[in-house]
Amino acid sequence: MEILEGSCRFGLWFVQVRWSADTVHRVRFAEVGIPGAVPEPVRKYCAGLPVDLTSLASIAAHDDSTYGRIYRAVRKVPYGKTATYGEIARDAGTGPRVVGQAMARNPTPLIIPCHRIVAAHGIGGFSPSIEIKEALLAMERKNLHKILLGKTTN
DNA sequence: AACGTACACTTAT
DNA sequence: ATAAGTGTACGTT
Repeated sequence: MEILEGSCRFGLWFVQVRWSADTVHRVRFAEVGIPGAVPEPVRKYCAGLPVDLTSLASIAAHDDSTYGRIYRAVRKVPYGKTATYGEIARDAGTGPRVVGQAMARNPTPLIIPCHRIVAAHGIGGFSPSIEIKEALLAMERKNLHKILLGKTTN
């Protein structure tokens, strides 16, 4: 299967994506873009639409390694919600610090929504910049509110 | 193959 | 606020 690549914007950042068909191999936040398109759901998500990215597969979420289990647990956290490192650790049968390491090495952020994993008493980390995590969480939170308001006020 | 160190944490003082 | 506990991974012997 042919490997494709491209980028789109998320705020000040570019989101570079390498993928083939419906499997994403790499996602990274960068200060520069690369030519080419990104998968439709990623484009919409970055544009601020409340898109569920579980329709895309991540290359990293399939094997039955510790990281594989962690990544699958992380993918269960829905749009607009968060879980703690400890919760993910319990789900995956490992320890919280391992979850931190797995998040730091996550090859496909967004597809594996590591930004939704926060510390028990704080936001936790994010590379290359914590601002991205804050922005992603703020965006999802805002969209959830919109959806809820739409349901209850009309 | 063992060892030391580093962690995007957590829980108990 | 601080320290002790924690599980895993990774580089270096």
